Amino acid sequence: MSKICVWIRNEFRLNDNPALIYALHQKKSIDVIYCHHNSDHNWKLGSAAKVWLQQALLNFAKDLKSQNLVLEIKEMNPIAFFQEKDCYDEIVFNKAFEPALVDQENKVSDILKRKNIKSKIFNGNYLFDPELIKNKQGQPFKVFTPFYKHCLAMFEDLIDSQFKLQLKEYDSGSQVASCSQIDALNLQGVDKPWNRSWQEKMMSYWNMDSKKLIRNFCEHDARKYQEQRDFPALESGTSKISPYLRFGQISPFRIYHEAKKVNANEFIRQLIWREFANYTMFHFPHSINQDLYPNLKHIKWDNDAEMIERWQRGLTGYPIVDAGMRELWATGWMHNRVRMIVGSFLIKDLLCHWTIGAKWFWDTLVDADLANNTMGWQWVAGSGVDASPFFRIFNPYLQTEKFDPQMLYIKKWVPEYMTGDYPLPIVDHDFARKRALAILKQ
DNA sequence: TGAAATGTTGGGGCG
DNA sequence: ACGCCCCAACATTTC
Repeated sequence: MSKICVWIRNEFRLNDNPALIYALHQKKSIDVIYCHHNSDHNWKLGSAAKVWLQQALLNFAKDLKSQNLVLEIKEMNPIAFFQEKDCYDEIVFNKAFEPALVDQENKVSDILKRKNIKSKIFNGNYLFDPELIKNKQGQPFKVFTPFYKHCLAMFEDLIDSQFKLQLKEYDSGSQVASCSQIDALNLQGVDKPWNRSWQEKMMSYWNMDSKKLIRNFCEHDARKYQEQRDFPALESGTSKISPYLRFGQISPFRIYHEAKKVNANEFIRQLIWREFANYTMFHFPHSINQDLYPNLKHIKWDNDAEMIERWQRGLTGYPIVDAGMRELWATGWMHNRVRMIVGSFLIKDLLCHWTIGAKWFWDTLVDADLANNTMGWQWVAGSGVDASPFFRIFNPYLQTEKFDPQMLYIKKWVPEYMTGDYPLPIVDHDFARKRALAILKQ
């Protein structure tokens, strides 16, 4: 009897999952496999993302059950799994672009070729395949705007070909799982609820029904996105869709589709930033660990452990910075505007290399995504493609005046700022700014 | 998807 | 009416 294997990596969904949909059309017996394995030593799944992953796995298993399928979770390297396993006549999966996963995918493909097992690879995680986009000189784009325009021009083709095939509707009532349900999942590679109260509290900020979330956002808030997205105090100023996208619980095709219906162009533009981040990671894989460009290599970084800890704990004495860091710790998420502010502060005021911030975000964000995280930090540092120049230094007070004028966001996360029991700034911004510029000049 | 420093302009007060 | 100064408002340059 012929058997097909759907190898799940970062797409925990039934809807718009090309590999899975293809398998469902084959009228074969289907195995759905997820290999839980740290493929990149530098970037092992972070603590908050682990919590999210468990939720995603549970809900996905539930969804699969509705199609009479079982999610098999393997605690092993997929390369070893496919090396051993001999019962499939076809293996299908969706492309991933993290360097370690590209490597993994190549090795698996080699094994399958040697064994003469048919395999099919789909583009399911990104709107555009980064291998297919080049500028007129045949080089990868290094500036966002031309890349963005190029993508917009390609949407027509995309709608014609891929979309019709992909936009399938299944109903799911995904919910936040309790710790005991997570325990029952018994994922060995994942540390057990090391801190249940942190985990429960963090997940209390979230609802796992991503479909409802994106529908609601596109119907009510997406049109106001351009005007509201920079104000962290506004609850529906942004979609908060990032962790669902990271784990593929919602597809970029679905988001594009919903956003297009209401002409939410700025929202689509941000979705293209995600494409650009992935594209950049694919073409410049070293950038996940080092400066993409060497323009800052002579800067002598401070990387002071005590300062870093104050930053991590939200005790810098700068309310907008501390609010962001505390929102991150509590919810596993931080507003984008505030990510830029805390990033600028860590790099330019505290003189810490961006990788220090990237590691902390990696461990604490539920949406921790290697491409987006890398691009964000290199952008703030000024060492990446189309990055903000190093001398562009955010002034935390001016940023507050502009984007949290009533200090509602600060009141929410740093209530003691209002009552006076609040630490003094760990560094004087004016001094720090001049110091950073002097170092750059050197 | 900055901010500060520096330059320019033009109106009003005033001798 | 005129020149001079001040300075706000805006523009440009610089880091």
